[in-house]
Amino acid sequence: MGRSPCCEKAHTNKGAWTKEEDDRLITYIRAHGEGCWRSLPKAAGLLRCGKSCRLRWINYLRPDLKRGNFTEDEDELIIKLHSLLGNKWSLIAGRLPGRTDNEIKNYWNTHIRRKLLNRGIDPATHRPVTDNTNIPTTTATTTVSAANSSPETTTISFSTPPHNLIKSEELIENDIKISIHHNSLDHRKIKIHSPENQERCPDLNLELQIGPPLHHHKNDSVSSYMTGGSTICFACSLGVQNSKECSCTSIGLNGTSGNSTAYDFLGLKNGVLDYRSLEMK
DNA sequence: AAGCTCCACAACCGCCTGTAC
DNA sequence: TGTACAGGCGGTTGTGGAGCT
Repeated sequence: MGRSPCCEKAHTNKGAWTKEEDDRLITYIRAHGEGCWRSLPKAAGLLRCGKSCRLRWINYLRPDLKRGNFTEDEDELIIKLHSLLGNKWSLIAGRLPGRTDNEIKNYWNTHIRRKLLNRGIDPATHRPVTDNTNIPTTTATTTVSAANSSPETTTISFSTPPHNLIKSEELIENDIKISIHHNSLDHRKIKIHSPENQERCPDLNLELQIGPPLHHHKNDSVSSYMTGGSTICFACSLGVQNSKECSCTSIGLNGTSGNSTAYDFLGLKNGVLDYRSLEMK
């Protein structure tokens, strides 16, 4: 189809912004607010592309931006979010007030990648660089109700080759279908479907990469799934129930446990991943 | 001091999506 | 229903500064 350029490139400045351009942009947005970036440059007296103005404002001039170095907590949060979301920088930025997607993306590429490599962790997969066998690939597709924040459609997949599939179970309760496919003791796939929710929020389907933590504490209950009053801890979801990692018995119906902090930054402690808050910016 | 390399980050580019008409 | 446009996103590039030889 082809698209017309967003502006007359021949008559626009490129490259670094000058102080005067910054001042003009700030003054205009303070007076008129954000929006209509295409017409903004002309109205503000700037020889810039509208997209360039938007980026300059969002990434550098916005008053609520937190300048300065990333803290250690922010580092760890970015790593955890990236392990879940991948290169969804805007979503990651949504969880870090005052930080922009561009800033986090740059920081990831320049600092955190190296940091993870130094730890022996592949920044792309969040798994040990040297150990690429015997670790189940974990993917999760989760749809969460926008009405009450309860997980009504959740798919957690711990993948193995299809030929290893040896057993399947299916439970239907209150129109919620729960499919459990056992590949082996170490691999299982759990699907929780809710047709009602599919209709309500068909677009809330984020493909997430959830990797098992390298070191989980004894009482960590990551992603406890409410299935008719019972919960499945992260260890059990990996097929290592009855192990010392299992926390099923130590958590209550609300998925809480005495020392359950892993993944709490996403609300996963309660088995609820609130994507609405991830989307908010 | 000059030249070179590496690094950090701002900015750009192309593509995708949502929406108005 | 198709088209054009605006906004947004992620990947990539350009550039200035720091460090090293």
